[in-house]
Amino acid sequence: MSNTSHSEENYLKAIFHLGSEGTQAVSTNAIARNIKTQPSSVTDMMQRLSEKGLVNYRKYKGVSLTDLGRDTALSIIRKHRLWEVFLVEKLHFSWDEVHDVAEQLEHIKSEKLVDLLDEHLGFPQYDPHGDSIPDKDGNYPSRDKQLLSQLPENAQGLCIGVKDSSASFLKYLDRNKISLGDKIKLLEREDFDNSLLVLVGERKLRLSQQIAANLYLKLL
Amino acid sequence: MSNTSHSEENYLKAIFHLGSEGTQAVSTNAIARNIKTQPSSVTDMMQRLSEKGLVNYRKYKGVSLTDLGRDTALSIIRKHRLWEVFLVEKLHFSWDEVHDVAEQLEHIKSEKLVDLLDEHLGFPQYDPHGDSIPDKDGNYPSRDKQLLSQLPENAQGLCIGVKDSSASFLKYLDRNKISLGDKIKLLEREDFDNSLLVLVGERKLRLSQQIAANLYLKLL
DNA sequence: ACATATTTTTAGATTTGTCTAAATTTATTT
DNA sequence: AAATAAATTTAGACAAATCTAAAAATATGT
Repeated sequence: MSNTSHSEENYLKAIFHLGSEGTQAVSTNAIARNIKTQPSSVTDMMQRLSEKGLVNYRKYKGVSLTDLGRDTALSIIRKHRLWEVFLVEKLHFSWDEVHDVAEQLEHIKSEKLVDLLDEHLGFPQYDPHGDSIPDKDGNYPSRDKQLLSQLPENAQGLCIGVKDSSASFLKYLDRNKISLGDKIKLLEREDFDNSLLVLVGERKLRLSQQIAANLYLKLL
Repeated sequence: MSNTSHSEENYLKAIFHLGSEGTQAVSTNAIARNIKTQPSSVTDMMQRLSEKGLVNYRKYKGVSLTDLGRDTALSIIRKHRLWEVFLVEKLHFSWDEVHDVAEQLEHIKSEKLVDLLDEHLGFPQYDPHGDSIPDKDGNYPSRDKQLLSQLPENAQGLCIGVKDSSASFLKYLDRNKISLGDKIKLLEREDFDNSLLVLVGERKLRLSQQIAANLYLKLL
């Protein structure tokens, strides 16, 4: 197990993220867009990953992960998210700075390292963006969460995650003092632009549709 | 700065280690032996590193590091040793297990990561094998140390480092309960095989020449 | 100092991962 | 259902990093 290259692992991760919505096969172009490469490179790689038994690939029909491919992808994601926790909790990175470094750290190969890191961090369940962390066996809790943009008026919940974890979005949240764990109540929706008037803790704020479509809440 | 590949960094590190004795140029074969590759691969790489201004290379005459190459090598070594401290102090790896993982971690590129890690660890001066850790600017303390094998009879010192940090040697030391910080006194040298009778703390032990030639002491 | 041995370099091939441009397949439109 | 558009694959090239085998340069021994 686990003689996958840096590059192969990135493809597996992309397929996992793109495919986790439906059980549909993932298209070549979607992968190319996701990892910023050319479609022809994706085709090449899919043929190699198929040889290795990591994906199911049918020409022109897209790919899906095999069980082995899924396990491999989950182990990369586990590592990525554990490192993110480490960077924030132990080294005091801010949540918008961790992604690029974690992208490198996730490829370090040492089972012992990952398991001891997990223990060192107290077996965290969620990373700094609210995404759940798979355990050694690839199991991870799925919470029921809803996008703020999809809530009915007067509903309220706790902010438990972000959909977009780009630095620019996270910095916006910092500037507006919105953090994981905050209580958010939807006061009213503006029909014209779908912007929302919300209560974050005690503060009234107006949030655009784009912002609201990237905040996950757990309903109260 | 610092668009060096994983592989280039390994060559720079090897040249640094091989060259730090004298100021002599390092031979192609020595590098090949050190990083377990073919001499022809070394030649190729030397030409590439020379292009990049990282080494001074003259055909058939060996190589030495330029200032830039030296800085780069020192930054890799700094990272390697800081990660080793992290693995031992925070994750409780034993000192014979850290090398392979640190070989991977040393290539992670993030200045912020290294500096925060350094701070998190309390700006350690030495790694778990007693080697000194360069600071941000590449400065590192050089202590005067001597190999146990070179001591005169009845001299004593504190064990402050190992020359060979292979797992097999370190495990031998563990089995014989010899650790950094122990006080060691040389009682007598056996002429026939150069083995030594020593006092480690309160315990009398006989050590072979090979062992004694890999233990560094600070004289008392 | 000449012959031999050793070291180093060159030449040519291979693998991985990428690209561009052209060809092919699938999807969409009218 | 034919024509057009979009997506996908193939073909061929390239760079990095490695290898083997042969050639060239340097070192060594008597």
